[in-house]
Amino acid sequence: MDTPSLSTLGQHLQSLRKAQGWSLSQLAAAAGIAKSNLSRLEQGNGNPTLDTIWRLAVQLKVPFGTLVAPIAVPLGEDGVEVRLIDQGKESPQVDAYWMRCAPFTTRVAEPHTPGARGSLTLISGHLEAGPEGDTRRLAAGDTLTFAADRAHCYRTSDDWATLLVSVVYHGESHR
Amino acid sequence: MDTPSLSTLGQHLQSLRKAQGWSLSQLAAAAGIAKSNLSRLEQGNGNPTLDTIWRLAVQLKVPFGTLVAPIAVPLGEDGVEVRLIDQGKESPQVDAYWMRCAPFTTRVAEPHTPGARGSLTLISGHLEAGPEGDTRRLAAGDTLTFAADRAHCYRTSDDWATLLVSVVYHGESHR
DNA sequence: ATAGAACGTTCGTTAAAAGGAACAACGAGA
DNA sequence: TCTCGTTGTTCCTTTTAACGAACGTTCTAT
Repeated sequence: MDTPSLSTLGQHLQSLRKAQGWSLSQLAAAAGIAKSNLSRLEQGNGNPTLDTIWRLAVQLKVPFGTLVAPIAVPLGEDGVEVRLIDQGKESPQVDAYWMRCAPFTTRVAEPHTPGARGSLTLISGHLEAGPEGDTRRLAAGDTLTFAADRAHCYRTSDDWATLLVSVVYHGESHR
Repeated sequence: MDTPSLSTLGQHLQSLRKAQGWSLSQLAAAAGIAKSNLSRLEQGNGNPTLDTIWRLAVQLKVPFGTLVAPIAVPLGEDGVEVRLIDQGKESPQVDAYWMRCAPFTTRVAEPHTPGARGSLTLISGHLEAGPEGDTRRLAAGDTLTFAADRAHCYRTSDDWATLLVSVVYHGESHR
């Protein structure tokens, strides 16, 4: 496994810069780094320092993580990538996930503990989701709540899908 | 302006490592970096390379940005912290936010573009939220959808609140 | 045309990040 | 007690990222 696709960083860096109307020289000056440095980075060579990345992120006004790990992150084997965003500690417990599914993939999730409910918001793309046998087709912006204590699935057809999922575990303690 | 508090990175790095039961030597070996390197980083000195950060993030299983900008990020002046999780690029456009409010704070959000709708899931704590004059009290796990093209607010009383918010901009292009 | 200013690239030098070995400190077992 | 293994730190060395200047280009204005 290698670094987060150095070339990807370069491309992303460049597209962000151009999108904001900066020239390479300008951005380098504003960020306080040598333009030779920035040039090399955009070409996909090089392995920038935290300090360098940070300065660029500030000037480009991106949340930092966005700069280095563009949306196109490594997917899991099954074409689905899941990231835990946050976890509530109180009762009822709530887990929040960010999720991305490649086209033509199906992900079947095991039932959670009894009483658990899921809530889903589609950020982009199209998705068919819900308890098995009772799925719904969703478009960007749609939300869906469903019983998470039964097997449920996420299925894409010819489009990607990015979504937010939160699971609420009713009942005292489920772990 | 200086780098993202190198010392903060160090502390966070160390707490993450210990939380997962790694020893410094183990983690360094697993990540494929010299332990002298990791040691120096945890002490707050040094300015790690993207490659180094990446390898550590992978082993610690954190979304990378989390490593350098820890969860307990500085709250805004108003006691509210907001993080952009993701942005859809298609139509309708959808923005996804993670948000955390300190006790006894009120955040009033400007109306978004006409037709915009908001969707909210409370991850932990208690919160009163919604369009002004039509707010609802929410507990962990509750969800709420509301018209986002009117001024709306988020208010906590004696408890913290962590939530997921997504905004759907209906209409062709709103920017 | 022609001087000027900006663009982005390539080069050699320098500063510093990463590597590697030696180190003292601590705990577990024989 | 004494050894062995592991902890995390501190050196010194090697590698390399960042710098700064020079370069060829392109475009504009005189």
